[in-house]
Amino acid sequence: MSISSRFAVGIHILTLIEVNQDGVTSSNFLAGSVNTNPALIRKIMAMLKKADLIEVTPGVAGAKLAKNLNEISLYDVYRAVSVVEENELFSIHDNPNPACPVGQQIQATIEPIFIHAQSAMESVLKQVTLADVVNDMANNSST
Amino acid sequence: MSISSRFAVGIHILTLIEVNQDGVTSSNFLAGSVNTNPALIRKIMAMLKKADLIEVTPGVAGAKLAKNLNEISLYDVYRAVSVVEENELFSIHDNPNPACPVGQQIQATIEPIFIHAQSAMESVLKQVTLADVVNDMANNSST
DNA sequence: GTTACATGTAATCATCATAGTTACAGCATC
DNA sequence: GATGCTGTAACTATGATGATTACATGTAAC
Repeated sequence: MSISSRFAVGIHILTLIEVNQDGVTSSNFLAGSVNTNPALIRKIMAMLKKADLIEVTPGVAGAKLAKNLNEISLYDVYRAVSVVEENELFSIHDNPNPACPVGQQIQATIEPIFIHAQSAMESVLKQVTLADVVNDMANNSST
Repeated sequence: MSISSRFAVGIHILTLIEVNQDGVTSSNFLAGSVNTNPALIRKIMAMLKKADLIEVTPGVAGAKLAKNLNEISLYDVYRAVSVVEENELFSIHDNPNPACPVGQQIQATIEPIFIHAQSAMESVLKQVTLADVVNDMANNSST
């Protein structure tokens, strides 16, 4: 199992819109950098738009960020592209046997632990903004 | 996306083996509590056995824990049933365009962040043992 | 040793998410 | 109106999951 690359592609898209501020960031251009299909890019951009992370106008080439770089966390992107639903990173088997003490209790016992683990992961994503990503990228390329 | 319920079922199996110490915990019995197929249970048990978490003998009904309850963390179970591979909770798109500065740097920039987030989640699992789960369960059922 | 029953495992199947792709309607700009 | 972009629907291939059947192998009781 792996969390969909939509998330990574979403970050890629937003980062490129920022870096390419002086140019026109069309879905075609983005597809060239991500190395995939423009239609797939537009699908993900639709999600980013719905989450108010970017601004796009039908018929008009190019996308712009809807917020400042440091106001967009990776968690925002993660939520926007809905790679993982709330409290559902881990799945628990349905209908355990209620006649068994373990079967009866297992869901209620495990769920809070799973939610705790998921939250810990998401906290890290909340602490990183696109500004950090762009900075890291600049540092890496300068070395 | 969701992490396979194999993980939750694995915890269920181990917990029931403990709680049912006085009885015989066969794959048939487990299947009844989990509410699924004995063959599926045996597949997961094979993984738990391979990870040295349980002891089972071919032809002999019943499984026993191979370690003490407090020596088995949920992370051990998680690893045993291989629901998520090391450093691969998040997937990153392949072959971004190296001619694009963002395409060239995106993987190296994002990967450490993803690994960090995954580690945070796994740390929580490392901190919880089956002893905790059994205790929680006892507390819940007493209230 | 044969019967009964358990584990181990291969093979098959339905279902679902992902990623890729084509096609086309709707809209803006020239 | 011609061009080119966005927005989507539709379809496909692929792979993981969970369920299930079937059977080989092994143990123990009789």
